[in-house]
Amino acid sequence: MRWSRYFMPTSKEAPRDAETISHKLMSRAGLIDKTSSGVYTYLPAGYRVLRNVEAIVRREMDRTGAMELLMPALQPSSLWKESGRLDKMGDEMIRFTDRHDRLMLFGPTHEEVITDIVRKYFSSWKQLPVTLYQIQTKFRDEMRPRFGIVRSREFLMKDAYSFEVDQQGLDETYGKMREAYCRIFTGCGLTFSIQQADSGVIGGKFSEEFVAQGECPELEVGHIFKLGTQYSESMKAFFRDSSGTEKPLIMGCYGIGVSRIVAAAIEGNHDQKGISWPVSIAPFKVLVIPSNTESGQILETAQAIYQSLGSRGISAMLDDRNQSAGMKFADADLCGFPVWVIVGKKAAEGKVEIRIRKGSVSSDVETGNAARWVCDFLEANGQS
RNA sequence: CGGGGCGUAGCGCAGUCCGGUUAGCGCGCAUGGUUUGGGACCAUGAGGUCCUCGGUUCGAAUCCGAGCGCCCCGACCA
Repeated sequence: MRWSRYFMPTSKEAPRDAETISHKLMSRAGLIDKTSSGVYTYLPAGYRVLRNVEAIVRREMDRTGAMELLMPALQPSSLWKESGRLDKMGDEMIRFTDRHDRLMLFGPTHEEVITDIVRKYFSSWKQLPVTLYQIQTKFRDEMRPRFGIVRSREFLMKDAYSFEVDQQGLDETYGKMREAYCRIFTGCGLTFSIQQADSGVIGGKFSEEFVAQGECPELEVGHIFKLGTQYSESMKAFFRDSSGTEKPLIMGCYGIGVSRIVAAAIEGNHDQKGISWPVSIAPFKVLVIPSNTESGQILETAQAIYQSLGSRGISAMLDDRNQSAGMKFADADLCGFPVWVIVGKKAAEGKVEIRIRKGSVSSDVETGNAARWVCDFLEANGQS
C-alpha cells in the first residue's frame, strides 16, 4: 500500500468524547469512526486488525476440532420464549415487529438458535460430542455505551457451543477451550488473567472470565461457561444414550469479544507516541519511509525495498507522502508499524536504517539485505 | 433508567453570562513558492442551516420553551 492513496486519516487530536487510551489512539490512528452512540465503522486499517484477530481466533478454534458455522443475527422471539429468556433480557435486546406483526430480535447471543439447530440434527450418542462456533456481529442496546468499541451496541464476537453426553465430556471440552483461549490471547499480544465469574443472565454453574491487562475498566475479553442442561431441558434438546435412554444434552459455551481484543491489544501495547502493534495483528507489519520523496535515489531505493517485501508476502506500507520526515515518524509512531525501514541520506552509501517500534532499536543494514533482514526478524518475532 | 453537562467550518475550540459591525482561532484542506532525519515556513484562498422547531425583540449563536443528538457520574452488564 502507498500511504498517499490509503484511507487512514491520522490526527493530532482525539475526538472530545474519547476517554480511554485505546479509544483515543484508535481514533487518532484512523482505525475507527463513530457513526452513532456505541456504533462504529472500522476504517480500512482498523478492519485489517480486526480480521487479523479473527484469523487467530479461527485458527485456534479449528485446532480444537470445533466447526465454524454462521447463524442469523435476526432471530424469532419464539425461541427465546421457549428458553424463558425473552423477558429476562429486557431492553438490552433490540426487538421489533415485522410486517406480519411477529416479534423479532437482533441476537445479543445465540444459545437459543444453536440449541434449536442441535436438537433438530443430533439425536444419538454416536454423533456426540460436537462443538460449533461462529464469528458474528452481536447486538446489545447497552444503557450506556462507552470506551469506543469496548462497550458498543454492535460488536464482533466469537461464540462457541459444545454439546456432550456427560459431565466428564464437558470438563474435557471446557479444558480444551480454556487452553485455546490462552493461546489466542497470547497470540494477540495480550497480558491477561483468568478469574472465576458470575454467570449472569447466561446461567450455568461455573464460569471463568479472561481479563486483559490495561487501564480500561472494562476488561473482559473472554468468558467460558459450563452451562449444564439449562437450555437443553427448557428447549427439549435430548439424545439417546447407548442404552436407549433419553437424556438432555450437556452444554458449554465460550465467548470472545473479537473487537474488544483490538482495544485490549492497544491498551497493553502503546506508549506516549502511539500504538505499538504486536506483529501478529498489526494492520501492516512494515513501513518503508523514504525520508525525502523529492530525491530520486531515496524514493527509488524505498520503492525497491517495498516491492521486495511484497514479493516475500509481507504486508508493507510505503510512506510516499511528500511530507517532512518528522511528520512521517510521528505518524509511524502513532499507527504502530512494528518494523520501519528508513531510507535516508545513507542510501547513497548503500545503507538503510531498520528500526523496531518496540524499544526503538535501530540497525544499519545494507540496502540489498534489508528485505531479508526484515523477513528474518518477523519470522523470529511473529507471535509478538 | 435517575443525576449532571455539552451541541458554533472536516476535527479541536473561543464567543453565549450582559442580544447589536461582515461569527473568530488552531489543526486540516486548495493554489504558488521555499523546505525535507522527529508533527517545517511564507503568501493567497475555499469552507458556516451557530443542532432543529417555535417564541420574545427593531435586532437572537447569545434570552425563553419544546424536541433531537452526544458525553460524563450512578445503577446495569457474556
